[in-house]
Amino acid sequence: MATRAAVAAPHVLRRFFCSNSASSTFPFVPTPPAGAVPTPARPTAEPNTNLFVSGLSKRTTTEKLREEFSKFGEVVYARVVADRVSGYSKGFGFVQYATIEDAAKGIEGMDGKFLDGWVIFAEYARPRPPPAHLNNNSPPFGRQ
DNA sequence: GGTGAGCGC
Repeated sequence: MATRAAVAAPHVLRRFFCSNSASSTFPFVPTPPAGAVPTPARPTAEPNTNLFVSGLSKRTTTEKLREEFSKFGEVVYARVVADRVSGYSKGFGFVQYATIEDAAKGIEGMDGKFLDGWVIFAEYARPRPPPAHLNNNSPPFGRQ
């Protein structure tokens, strides 16, 4: 006698998964802030001659970046970061003024403004580690 | 092919 046993209805099992009582208060509080945070993630760097410009269009080039920022101060260095292989712009760049006060005027004059149809954001760039070009061979990973 | 938050070779 081969009596096919009826398979358990899957809809009955739904009740087990629908029992979501995870609304209980866990003893673990995922909220670390018990006061003022001394080290925020990225509050913007301190005033310097280097400016970080983001929100650039993919078609915005370095010379265009310098040209626009040169109207608010003396730009001694400007570059749009692009991939070294493909050559396409990453959408952000750096502008360095001769003085910090020129950099401040550059931010006030270009931050939130339109450039090639995109709203750009100019702010002080972070201090980056030195290129360490003392040695020609500078492998990113040192041997043990 | 060219995105859409970001920090450069």
